[in-house]
Amino acid sequence: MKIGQLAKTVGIDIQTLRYYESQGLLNEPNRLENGYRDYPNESIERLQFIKKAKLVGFTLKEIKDLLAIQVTKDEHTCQEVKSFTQVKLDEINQKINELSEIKSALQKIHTSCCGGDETAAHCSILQALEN
Amino acid sequence: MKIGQLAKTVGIDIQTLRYYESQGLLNEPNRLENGYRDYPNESIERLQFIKKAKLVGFTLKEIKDLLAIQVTKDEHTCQEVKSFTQVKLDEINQKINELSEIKSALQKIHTSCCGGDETAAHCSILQALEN
DNA sequence: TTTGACCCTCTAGCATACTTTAGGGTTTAA
DNA sequence: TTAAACCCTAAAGTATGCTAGAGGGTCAAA
Repeated sequence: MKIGQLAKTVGIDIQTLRYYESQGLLNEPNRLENGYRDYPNESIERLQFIKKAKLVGFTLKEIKDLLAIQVTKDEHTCQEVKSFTQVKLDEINQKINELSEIKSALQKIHTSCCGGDETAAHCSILQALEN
Repeated sequence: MKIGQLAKTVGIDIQTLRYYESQGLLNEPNRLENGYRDYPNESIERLQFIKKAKLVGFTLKEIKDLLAIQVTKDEHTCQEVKSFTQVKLDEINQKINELSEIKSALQKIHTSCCGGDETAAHCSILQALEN
């Protein structure tokens, strides 16, 4: 299957497919006589794996590592796979915590301001930032 | 005050100060005869404002806009200032929600896996990504 | 006078995941 | 045959906030 067909099938841009190939997420496909890429059907599944992994927060680099495990499942353990999701969960939790802290600091100065029509000369938000 | 002194005082790298100047967050200071930057004391407060604003999640561009308001407080309203924090709060809440969704999807496939020593041939994490 | 600390500009690099642009060949249907 | 649709590579651009490097001038103390 040519790249345009694959792109349409999996809902990923042609450019992006070539980019994934350059990043090692997609094997280099065979070429037709005219030089066009000729993908096997397995590429569809591989790309669906990539899409799902992206949805749950993995980076392309991580997905590449996950794919390497996936194609040789038998030589890897559940433990190994599960450590990927553990690390990612930790990262996500940390980000959420950071954002929550920022949020409460911001919330605090936000609610302290009247938000009215008067000039900002004594605005408590600005004061909180100056202090 | 020369740039090194200012950098030490506010705890911001020299390079970063020059970068802030290039981005319009810091006015171009006067120069000494030898071409060195000569900062007024007000620069300290301005930089502290920038630091605080960064802490509550504003981008440099937003901080630049906030600073423009701050230096002409009298010509602006609390309403105007408060809309900045509102927009930012909305953004942060949205990010938190997105991360929470990712987290629960990931959590789900994470807990479904035994995480044991056996091969990943039937690993439910990989299956969830393949599906 | 020389050495180390300090200052300058300009340019490039980093990380991430693409997207765009330039320039050009191939295929297919009317 | 010609125009539209499709394919190719390579390089640069996007956003963000710095950070690093090259190459070179200035200042103060010993």
